[in-house]
Amino acid sequence: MMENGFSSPRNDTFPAGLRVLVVDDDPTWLKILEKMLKKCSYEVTTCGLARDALCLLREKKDGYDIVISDVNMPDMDGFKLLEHVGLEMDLPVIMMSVDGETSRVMKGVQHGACDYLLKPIRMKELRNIWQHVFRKRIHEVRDIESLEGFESIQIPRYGSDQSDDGYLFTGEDPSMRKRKDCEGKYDERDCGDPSSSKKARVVWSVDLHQKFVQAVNQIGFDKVGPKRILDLMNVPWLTRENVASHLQKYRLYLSRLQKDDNELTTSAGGIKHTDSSKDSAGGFGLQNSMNIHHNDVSTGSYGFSGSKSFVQNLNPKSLDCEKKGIVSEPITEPKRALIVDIPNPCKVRSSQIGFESSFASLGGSQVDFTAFGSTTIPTRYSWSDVPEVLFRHESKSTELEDGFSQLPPSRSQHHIQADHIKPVPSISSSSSAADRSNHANHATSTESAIDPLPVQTKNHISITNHQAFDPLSTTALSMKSQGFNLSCISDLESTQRNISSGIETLLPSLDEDLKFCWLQGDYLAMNLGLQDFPEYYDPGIVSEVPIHLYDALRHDYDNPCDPTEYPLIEQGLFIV
DNA sequence: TCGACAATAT
DNA sequence: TATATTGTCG
Repeated sequence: MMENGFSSPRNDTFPAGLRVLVVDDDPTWLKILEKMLKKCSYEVTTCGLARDALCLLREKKDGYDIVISDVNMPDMDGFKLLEHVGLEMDLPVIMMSVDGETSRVMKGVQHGACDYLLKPIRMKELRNIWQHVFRKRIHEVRDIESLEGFESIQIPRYGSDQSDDGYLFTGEDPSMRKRKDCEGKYDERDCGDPSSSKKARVVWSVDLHQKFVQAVNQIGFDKVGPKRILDLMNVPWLTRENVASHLQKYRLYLSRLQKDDNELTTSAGGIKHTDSSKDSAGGFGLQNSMNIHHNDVSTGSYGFSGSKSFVQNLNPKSLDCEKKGIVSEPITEPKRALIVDIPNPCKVRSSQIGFESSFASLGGSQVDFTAFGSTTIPTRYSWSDVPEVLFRHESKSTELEDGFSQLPPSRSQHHIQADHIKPVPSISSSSSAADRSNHANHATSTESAIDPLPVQTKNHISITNHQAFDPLSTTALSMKSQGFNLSCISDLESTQRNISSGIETLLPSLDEDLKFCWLQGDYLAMNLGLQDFPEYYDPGIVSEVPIHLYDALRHDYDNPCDPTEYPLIEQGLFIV
């Protein structure tokens, strides 16, 4: 699907022509980097503002192969940008800064950076940045395969993997789901701590959430119900209650998004500021799961499954709408999940966005993602900007299906009433154009979020190169975003698949289409030298942990070792 | 103490 | 099933 010229690393010219977007508020550095990168035969686009960079990326989803961003920028924290990129574009991002403090580097990793370069940056380092793109492709391939494999194979393994997901299907025993019965027993996974009378909390990792979202989209927002979602998710150990709870949170989250949007628009003339501070606001606190692949080519490397795909579906009910008076209309309409790809955010607004289509390809099969035994380490993602993100995804994913796009391009108007605070009535919903118009900026539509950016962007950004945007790619992206994180795949599986061995072979075939996951993080570890913190990253350890149950792990977070709050799983915590 | 989240109750 | 409440946790 990719149209990039670059789509395949295997191109003869491969790294030549690599499309690099450099983001740094320091014009001097921009110049320097541009020159250096050009010397590497890369196509360089420079941007002085993170926001502008986002706009560029959004405008041309497949216009870049990799992003190099400074950490400290006035308009937006580099990490935030990183997060956005990870979520929306699934592009490898290299962070750079003069500060090599471990905690910062870790933060970069946490946020999905594939590498962290210290200034001054040397040619040598830039020359090899293509590797991140290449790796990513490899992973994608792998993921795909695994996916396919799963489907066809139906993964037989579970137990050992402990994986929760490992269960074959949905068919799950009802018993499993019911936690009540299990109080004591929980799943095998829980067993780890039978002692605690408490149930292990389900941690909604990004992966898990993606499944959730996928299910929601498939069902249609209007029709969703915990049970149906549960069935579609096929996560055996998950209970209906878990889903219901998550659904509740999700709805609240969506309503919050609206709010955020409002704020965003307001605050920055449409551009949202993403400050870490805000994160809390609308963030859907998904936990990012870093998956460690034992089999990974790079041993010990972990990937962030950053897929954070959100669906934007809309909001079911605008929870807040009423409250806020801001939005005029409540969303009455049912929301369906549509996948919207909006090339031009500004123009289109779909009321509801869904990933269905993207899923369709995947979803139909209902791959057992669950099977992925790999453990995930939860990281909290701040989604402060989520709305935008969400939108973006949508945009990527599809073309508007829209019947929904009702939104008049008015986004510019947004008026956000001063109430940034107030949530927009319904996120997606959309039913009324009016709302949209109001919210347009916001979350309401994914797109909306996007739109604002473009405008500003232009100001600051100097685009050196533009690549044509490929519509097709979007699809691919959407899929990725969807979150099929194959990354999660357990080692075993991977092993089984022997993907790695076949990777090379596969590469040629890889297309953008294939991209599903975000493994950006995988490489980081290597580069970052996480090995220094073996306890955290030891794949073996991690793998053991049941992916979704982190509660137990939480205690460990405190671990002194990690300054950044890096979530870590300690050995032993989960003994499956 | 507060907010967020998942669990649990209604 | 939806929503409200509760219990944890940071």
